[in-house]
Amino acid sequence: MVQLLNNRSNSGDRVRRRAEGRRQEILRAAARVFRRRGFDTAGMREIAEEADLSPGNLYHYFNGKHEILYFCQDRALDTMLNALDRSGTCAGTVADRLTFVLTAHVRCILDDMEGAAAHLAVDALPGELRGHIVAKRDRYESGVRKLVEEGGQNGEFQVREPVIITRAILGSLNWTAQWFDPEGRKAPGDVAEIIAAYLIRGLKGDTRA
Amino acid sequence: MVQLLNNRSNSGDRVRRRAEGRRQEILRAAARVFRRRGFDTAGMREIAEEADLSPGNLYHYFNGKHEILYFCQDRALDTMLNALDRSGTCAGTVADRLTFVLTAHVRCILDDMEGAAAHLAVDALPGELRGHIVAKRDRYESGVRKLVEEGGQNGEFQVREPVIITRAILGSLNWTAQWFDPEGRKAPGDVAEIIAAYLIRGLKGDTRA
DNA sequence: TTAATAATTGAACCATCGTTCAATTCTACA
DNA sequence: TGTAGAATTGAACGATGGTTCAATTATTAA
Repeated sequence: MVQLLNNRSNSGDRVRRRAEGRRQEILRAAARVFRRRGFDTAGMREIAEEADLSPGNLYHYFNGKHEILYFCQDRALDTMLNALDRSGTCAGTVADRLTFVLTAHVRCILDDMEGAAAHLAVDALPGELRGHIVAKRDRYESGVRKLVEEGGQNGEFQVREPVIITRAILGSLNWTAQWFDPEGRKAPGDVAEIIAAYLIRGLKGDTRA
Repeated sequence: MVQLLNNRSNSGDRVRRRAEGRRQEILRAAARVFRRRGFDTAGMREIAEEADLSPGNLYHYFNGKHEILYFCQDRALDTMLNALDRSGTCAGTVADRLTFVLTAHVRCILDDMEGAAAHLAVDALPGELRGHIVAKRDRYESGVRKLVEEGGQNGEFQVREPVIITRAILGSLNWTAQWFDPEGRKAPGDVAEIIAAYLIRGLKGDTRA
């Protein structure tokens, strides 16, 4: 009896893992479509087709299109917040740590396998879902800004408007989704390094002045 | 008779000027709605309401939503190309000229009265309309890149990847539409100056290296 | 093997949106 | 003043897209 219950619990776990796997598949398919089309013109039928399901099946796993977007952005932000956290354990200068964060940001956005959606506007999300994403995004932005300010405090950077400069930096990174060509000559990692190096040089200032 | 014909010609001019004025009103209203909502979720009813017209009336002046977007972007790009052209007559360094162009770019995007739409993707435009806008956008981007390269050639800048760096710059500028708060403490001109200065510092490099 | 439940399908439903249209009003001209 | 044509209205139309649903299939457990 106990064994049977244990067996049921084990198969329950397997069923749950299969359902969770299906959710992740749908999220990856959705992120690819969101990146290709933008949220507003990405359709549920196209997402379903991309995930090899029927449109109605999406609603077995999610409460609707907004929730799919929510989880896509949540996942992308987790990836970025993770990189931000790991930068704290990096040896090296603040510039090194910021490089780590900025390159991870670009990789996340341009990732063809995962097809991040973090660069998409949160306006499309309703009420409470939006609140969660905005809070996470603000934590990430705040973390990046703190690195910028920390560099200012230890003399590596000269920045008088960290809020605006941090947004200028993030804007540059996010806009890569608009122009990056997966078939192009540069890999995402290369683009990430080039842009990060340039953006950080702008923080270091012109020592000749 | 000749006088009557002349009078008719004069009133014909007035009628045409009034029609053209109406078109400009509609374009400004549309640009505000496009900026607020994005092209895809901006509706013709909302544009009509913003312009104090009925929805059907829009079609008296334009062939459809796509054409309205086309003219909005065309106008914004004309403003930016104009700034680029005028920068050629500027006295001063390449950095001065680039500052002029970048600040004009940001002002254009954040302009509350004109509500530019140049940062919007061109994907929404069909065939030939898109071709025209892409060509103009490419001319503008090419012009900005030539300034970046010119600074590299005369020693003001150190840039090894001008294509990517130019896109990083334009991305930073375009993204300001996402976060700029018209009710905020900074005016568009201030934001433009701060961001342009930072982006150009990144071009100048780290002379300590 | 059977029954219960989950997963899946794909068409239908309803709301929305771009666009058209018949009717009305306005303007310009004779 | 009357007429022709432009401008305008706002509802209707057809297409689209998010979502629901009845029916079917698959899976799991007894």
